[in-house]
Amino acid sequence: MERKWEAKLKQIEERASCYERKPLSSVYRPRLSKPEEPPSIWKLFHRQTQAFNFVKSCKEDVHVFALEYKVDDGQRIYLVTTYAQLWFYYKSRRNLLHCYEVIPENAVCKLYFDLEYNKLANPEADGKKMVALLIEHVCKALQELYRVDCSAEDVFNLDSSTDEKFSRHLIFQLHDVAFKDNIHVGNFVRKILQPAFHLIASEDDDSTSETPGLGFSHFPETPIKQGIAFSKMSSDKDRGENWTLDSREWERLGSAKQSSPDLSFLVVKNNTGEKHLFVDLGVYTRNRNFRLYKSSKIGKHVALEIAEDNKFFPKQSKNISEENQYFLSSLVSNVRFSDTLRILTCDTFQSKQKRVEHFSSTSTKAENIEGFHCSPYPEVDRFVLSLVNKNGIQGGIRCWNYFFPEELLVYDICKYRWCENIGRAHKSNNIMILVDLKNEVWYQKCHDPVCKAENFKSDCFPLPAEVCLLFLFKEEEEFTAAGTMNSETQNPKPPSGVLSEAASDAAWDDSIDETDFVEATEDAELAEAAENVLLSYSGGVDEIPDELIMQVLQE
DNA sequence: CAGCGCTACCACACCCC
DNA sequence: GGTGTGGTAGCG
Repeated sequence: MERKWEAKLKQIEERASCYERKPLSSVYRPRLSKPEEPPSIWKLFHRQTQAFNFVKSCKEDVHVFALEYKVDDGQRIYLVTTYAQLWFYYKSRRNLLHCYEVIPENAVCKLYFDLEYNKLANPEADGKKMVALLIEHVCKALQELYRVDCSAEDVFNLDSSTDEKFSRHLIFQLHDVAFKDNIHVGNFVRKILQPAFHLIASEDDDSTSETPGLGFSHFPETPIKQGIAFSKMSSDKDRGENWTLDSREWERLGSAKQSSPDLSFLVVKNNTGEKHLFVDLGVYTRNRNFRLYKSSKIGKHVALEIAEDNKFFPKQSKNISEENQYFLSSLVSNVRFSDTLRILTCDTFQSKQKRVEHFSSTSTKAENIEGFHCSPYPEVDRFVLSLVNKNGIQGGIRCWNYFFPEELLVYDICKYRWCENIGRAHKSNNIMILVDLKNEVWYQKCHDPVCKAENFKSDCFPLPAEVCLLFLFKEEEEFTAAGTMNSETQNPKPPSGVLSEAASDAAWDDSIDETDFVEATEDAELAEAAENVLLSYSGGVDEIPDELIMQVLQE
């Protein structure tokens, strides 16, 4: 819920800034389509959300990539294009040197791993052996939990090691099987590595002592409380079956006698000697950037290349080069669709709970609404801010609450603590400003326990005319709509008459996701960034043509 | 003018004894 | 003093 709210705020912010930059398109630029040429889609954005908005508006199968362009602070710009077009300009490796796939949240994806350890801190470690053992363990887990058959030959093994660091990416090429999204992949990975967490937590330094006979299975329940079962669900939209791990079957499997696997090979030491896992668990977050095959980190010169011990070989194809096949295989969110595709899920206890809460959410909060920084009443906000901006102290609105029955706006104030009760500012407690729209007055209360105990409330002061006037508008509208509108308690939307700004309007518009707001920014700096990224070298057969950069400039 | 998502950590408010 | 919460540095 909070997440949705944040995303919306962000979208609004984006939209506002773009409207400011380009109020209206003043020039009509007709364009002839050339049917004989494949559609060229190549757009750069400063913001990830804008890139994804553009993807949504696109008919074609386009994807978001992140391009690093500043050495120091890892700043990125976002490219939207097709896999084919990216490969066309990418393959020469003369440009687009530091490219990342953005694994979209909520997108079906492959099972993948980021593996690493410091060679100096682990002189005895045998990386290849560790990779082989991990793959073995994962395949066993896929078989036991989902009845998925696979082997090392289905694992694309990419190497990015240096003298100091052993570094690999593994991308599983399962047949007609994918995960619901990368959050589920993370849940699965944490689950199957559970026995290894015990090894890290244990203080005794003997890394091979796995306590046998404790009776826990390969993939224990805690702390990721989650069951496993193969309840075959009805087909998930248009893409085949949905296989879900569920609790009863987990118990069944758990009760089957299984010896605890020895995962001590996964334990490595970091620079400071602390125990860590060989598997990086930080790569299963929303919209994770995952470095592309043959790309290097900016400032480094080591690209991801096929590992010596890779055993995955893509099928030969007449139309697609072998390198292109490898490239396509390396893309985590490039899942081949088929009508027999199975979508694997792996829930955590928490995410399940949340879903239950969401579906069974009662309407206890339906009467009141709340938010941060600015309420749907910008005029009132401005007035409140003027009240808490005195004697050189600039207060702010920390959050607000609106109570429908009383038509009362309660503002929690920050940075300004003047309390009428004690005649000075509180030292550690904040104050509130309450705006009573019904009686057109405002007063002050505070969070201080002493003031609260005596139920302190300052004198009431009349609201200024501009706030009241707006309130009158609201009344008028309510009056005219009185016959049909009686849904205030069901729909906690403030009267629209006072929502004078477009931003406020949008804040209540649930359909904002559907609007196509897809302008690439018109910005010299972006173009410069693009040139830096794209034209790292000059000359060459597959150099990015000028038109592609111009496209960024014009649109 | 311009990255994103997340975790660990800290400071502070609040609550209770 | 324990617990919850908001802000943030820093990591991947």
